[in-house]
Amino acid sequence: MSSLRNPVTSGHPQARISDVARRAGVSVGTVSNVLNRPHIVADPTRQLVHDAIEQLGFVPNASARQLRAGASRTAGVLVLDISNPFFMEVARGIEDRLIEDGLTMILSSSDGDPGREQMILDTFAQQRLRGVLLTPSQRTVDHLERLTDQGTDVVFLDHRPRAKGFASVVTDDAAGGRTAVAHLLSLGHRRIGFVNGPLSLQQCRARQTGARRAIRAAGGAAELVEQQVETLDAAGGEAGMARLLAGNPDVTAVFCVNDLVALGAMRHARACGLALPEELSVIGYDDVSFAGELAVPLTSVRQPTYQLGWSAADLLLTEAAPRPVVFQPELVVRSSTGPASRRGERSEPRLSTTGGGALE
Amino acid sequence: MSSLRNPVTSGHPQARISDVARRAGVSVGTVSNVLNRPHIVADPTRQLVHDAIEQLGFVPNASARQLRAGASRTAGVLVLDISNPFFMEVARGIEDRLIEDGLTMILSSSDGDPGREQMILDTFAQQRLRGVLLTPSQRTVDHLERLTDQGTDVVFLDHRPRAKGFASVVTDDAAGGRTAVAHLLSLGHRRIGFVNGPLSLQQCRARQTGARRAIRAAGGAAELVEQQVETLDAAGGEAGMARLLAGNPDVTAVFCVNDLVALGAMRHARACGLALPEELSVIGYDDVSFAGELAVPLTSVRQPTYQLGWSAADLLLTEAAPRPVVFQPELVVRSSTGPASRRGERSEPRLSTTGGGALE
DNA sequence: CATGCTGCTTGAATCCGTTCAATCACGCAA
DNA sequence: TTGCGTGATTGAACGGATTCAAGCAGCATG
Repeated sequence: MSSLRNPVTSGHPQARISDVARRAGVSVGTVSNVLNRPHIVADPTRQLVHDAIEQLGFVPNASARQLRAGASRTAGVLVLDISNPFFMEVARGIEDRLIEDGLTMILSSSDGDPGREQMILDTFAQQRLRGVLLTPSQRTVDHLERLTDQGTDVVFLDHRPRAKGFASVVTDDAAGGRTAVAHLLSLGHRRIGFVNGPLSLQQCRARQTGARRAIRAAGGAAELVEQQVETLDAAGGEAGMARLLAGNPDVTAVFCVNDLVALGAMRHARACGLALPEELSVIGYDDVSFAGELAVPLTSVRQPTYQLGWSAADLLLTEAAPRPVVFQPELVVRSSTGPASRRGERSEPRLSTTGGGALE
Repeated sequence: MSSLRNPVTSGHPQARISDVARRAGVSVGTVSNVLNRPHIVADPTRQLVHDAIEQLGFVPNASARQLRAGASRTAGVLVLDISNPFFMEVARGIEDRLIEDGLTMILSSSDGDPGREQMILDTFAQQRLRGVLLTPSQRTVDHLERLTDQGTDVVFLDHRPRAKGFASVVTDDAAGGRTAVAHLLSLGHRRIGFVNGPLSLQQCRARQTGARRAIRAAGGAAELVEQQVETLDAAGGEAGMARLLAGNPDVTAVFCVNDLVALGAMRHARACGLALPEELSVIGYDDVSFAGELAVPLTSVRQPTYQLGWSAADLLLTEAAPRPVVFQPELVVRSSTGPASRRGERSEPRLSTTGGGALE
């Protein structure tokens, strides 16, 4: 509990609103009015107060203000993974919209851990925030009670809650999953791998639904080989791809639940000496900024990422009735996907440098 | 100023600490003690209070708490660019360390705009935060007065302030710049481009210093061609590279001030039909996660990113006396750099698809 | 039996703004 | 002259916790 002491400490303690009032020769009520409803204060008085504020270096205390006023000027944002460019682009959209209304953003990452999520939501609840935007790592909304109880508005990001009446902004992930797999089918692939994340995440579940639907639509000819991973990042993708190929050397294409996973999957494929897309096609999801610049430019399903965040914040700030907003995804074809090849006929997978159990 | 109304609103207004006290049959002081110094409360009493809290769904009001106690449980973080993976990795380190002590993080991005920076720091000041970690977009520390005045501790991220007595965590950028250019020199390059960012950013200035030092150490043989860009992202890198090559078709290697800029630079080089690294070597800085996975795996100067953030937060939480912490960068050689070639002899640059003025 | 000590609990004062009913000043109409 | 309306200003109550001097009970000691 020690404290750095910084050098720029000027002597005076810290002006309160009453100091300003005294200096300006007005009442505290008037100072408060200057701060919050300047239009009802007479011009000369307002000037007086501004001068006093300037001279004393007065900075209003947000806690005191909020305690009385009830309403906070910040919104909380809880994402699954702070180091996923997708979420940061969303966060950027949120912040830009919030700042238009002079709000600030508290950003935290649950890392997909429900315990950590709970803890973060608890501190959010204590802050009596203006609103909370979140991508939950669980399927229930029960643990949001604490928030809604005290009037904090909730907007779901990239998640459509089962319970009616919550605001949410999502991309149609089922459509996205369908599109991705349909693209692979159209290239002639028949045995298709799907490296998916935890099904407790709605995104994963919806993309799975879409993927299966596409397979079903193709009739009995096609097959989806699903492989679960724990973490939605490159390490997860690498491990998932290793397990998938180990058990199913004959898949000719792989749909990865997001681009980071696809990145890891491609890393593994390269380590195995597989040529992309000649021997193996890979498609990702999100179309993160660098997807087009990779060793093998990644085919992906684009979400309107920034727009997603911006709309979520806008929903929070301007809408009276909670409603769901749905965006449509868009296929972006690059070179990581190509026509199905004969590789499926080879007898066994080549040497894998990353062991199949290397999930970390 | 309307408000979403979420459905999960249970009737009761919102329990205060006095409600808990009444329910538990103790005084408010005791409830407060259970919350803040549980060890001084007798076991049975503590249990009583916990039960009451549970039954009433009591959530302490952070504003009221902070108003009286003075100390906040959050730290503010201000970075230059929220969508740069480098800063997000830093933020992850910060948050992990903060959460160990039960603090939360307010994260904002100045986008390198001093005006926006000022505004964000103002709201930070109003919150009476426990501490602020920031990468400033200006060189002065004057505008931090408001913060330090009210006892908010400041730690600089990736920036070593001129003023003595501030805590800071940096990588030795001069050494990094020197290393980068020395690497290019060792490969035989003599005319070396340097796509740098605004010199108001200390990182840019320090890397410049190091780069120049390396050139000077090489004697008169080598030359550094500097090109400034406004924004430290891929778009900036693309534009900067275009301008650099337009004016200096004979450079055989380019040092980019960070990896995003390098990404843009390589994009432009590819658009020009230049082969990397045969015709042009490119080296970046930061070694972001995907640097090794790019079309041409990027040689870069690695910073201990996560560690940088973690240490900064640790400094804030545990150190009494402000001090600077300096990490050493590390060269990571990949395939985007190679021996100098004869390309410099060609008469003029090839067609550029992105115009030289495409800075946006 | 008086005294001191320890450990626990109490309750009023306090933190710093916002809010709103009450007051005031002033000009105009009756 | 009185009365009224309007616009500006005042000041006290209030929000929900923390803090701390004071009180209290119980036990050990002299």
